[in-house]
Amino acid sequence: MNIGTVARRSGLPAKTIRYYEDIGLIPPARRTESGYRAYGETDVQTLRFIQRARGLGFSVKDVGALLALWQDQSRASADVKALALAHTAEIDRKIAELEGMRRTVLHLAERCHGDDRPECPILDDLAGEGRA
Amino acid sequence: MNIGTVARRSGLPAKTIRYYEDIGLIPPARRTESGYRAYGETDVQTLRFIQRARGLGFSVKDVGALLALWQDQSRASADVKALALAHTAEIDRKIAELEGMRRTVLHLAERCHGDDRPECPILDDLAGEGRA
DNA sequence: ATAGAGTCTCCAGTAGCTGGAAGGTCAAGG
DNA sequence: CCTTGACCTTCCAGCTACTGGAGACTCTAT
Repeated sequence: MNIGTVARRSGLPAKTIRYYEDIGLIPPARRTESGYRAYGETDVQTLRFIQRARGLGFSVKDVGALLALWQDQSRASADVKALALAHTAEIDRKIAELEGMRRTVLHLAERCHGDDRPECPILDDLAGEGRA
Repeated sequence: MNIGTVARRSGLPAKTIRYYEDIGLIPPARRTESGYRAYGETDVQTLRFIQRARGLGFSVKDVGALLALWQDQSRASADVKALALAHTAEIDRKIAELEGMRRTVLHLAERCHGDDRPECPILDDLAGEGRA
């Protein structure tokens, strides 16, 4: 299989697959005589795994760890679970941060007339007058 | 005022202030004879404005727009409000994305024993067996 | 033979900083 | 007067995770 086919079947752009090879997330692909990368079904599985893990927000580094665990028959599921829970903790942190921003921005926007006059509590608050 | 003082008073690292000058978010600072950047109270106000806007998640580009509006006495508050509302929409999108991830990862983690055995629904799902 | 699609490598750019090196400056203490 | 240490300067590199494009080659079909 050429990279384009694998790309379609894994849901990852060909560019991204080359990039993952570059950074060592996946081993270098076998090559045809003319230099094209040649893939098999296993590679498609691996790339799908990566695609799903990335889709769940795991960092590329974490995906590397998950891949290693996946391919390690003697792994302890506790290690996988720990990674997953650490990830949800990180997600929670990000959500909380975004919700804080959302609350504030929305609150400011609600108090802004939004007409052609210059008065604007949003700018006033950013300028610090709101807490002066 | 030297950059360090302004940094302390604005809440932005000196490096970041230089960076903002570099990319044109703020105009180049006046210099002393020896080449040190020299700031006044107005600059502190501006940098605080930037710091707060960044803290609310506005992109540097948006902060540039907000700064321009802030300094434009003939602005229409509608323009500011539009920016703010577009930003909340973007925040909402991100929150929704993170919540989707969170749900899935947490669900997987809950079904994983997390002991020293290798069986792990997290990996199985990432491998696609969960939906085969 | 040739057109068009696919592939190759390499370089550069995105966002928003951050760290570090090599060197100049300034104020205080001895 | 000299030195020490904190501060400032520029420039270059690196971080995350790709993405776009140039220029050149290969493969397939007509």
